Amino acid sequence: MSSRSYWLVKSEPDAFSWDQQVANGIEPWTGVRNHMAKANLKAMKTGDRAFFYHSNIGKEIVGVVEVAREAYPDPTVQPDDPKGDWVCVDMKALMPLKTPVTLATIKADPTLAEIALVRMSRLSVMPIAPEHWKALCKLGGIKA
DNA sequence: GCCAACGTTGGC
DNA sequence: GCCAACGTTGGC
Repeated sequence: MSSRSYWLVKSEPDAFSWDQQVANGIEPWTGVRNHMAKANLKAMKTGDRAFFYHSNIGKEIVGVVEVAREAYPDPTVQPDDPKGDWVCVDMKALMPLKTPVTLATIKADPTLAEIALVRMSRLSVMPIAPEHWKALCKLGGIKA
């Protein structure tokens, strides 16, 4: 049995892509400036897994990352950023999806249409229920 | 390029 | 403290 939690994180591939994540191996996940997303980052534990989603370009889940370091102060905070104790985590590239799972595919599946990715389209860090994780892994052609 | 959703800001 | 205006995100 596993007590690990599951997440989904979004990135615009123009800014930071899956290929870069793979090339870098472990990479800080910075730049989150939304309180709900921050709360999700803080809830992550080492060994938790997250889908890596490309927003805007692709609009698909392309890979799986693992939390390599739990929340710590985000070094990229700027003086004009919104006020708050912003944090980041370190993510480690784990594996690509054999078949990327597109937003259209997720929306077309009645059991997946309820996930936060669809319901709260602007949230950049969100939890994924274990059963949804399993279903998405299956769609992606990888083992959960 | 447009629009919807949502967070933030500022006037009152 | 309310609410309209505005900016940003992200899908289409």
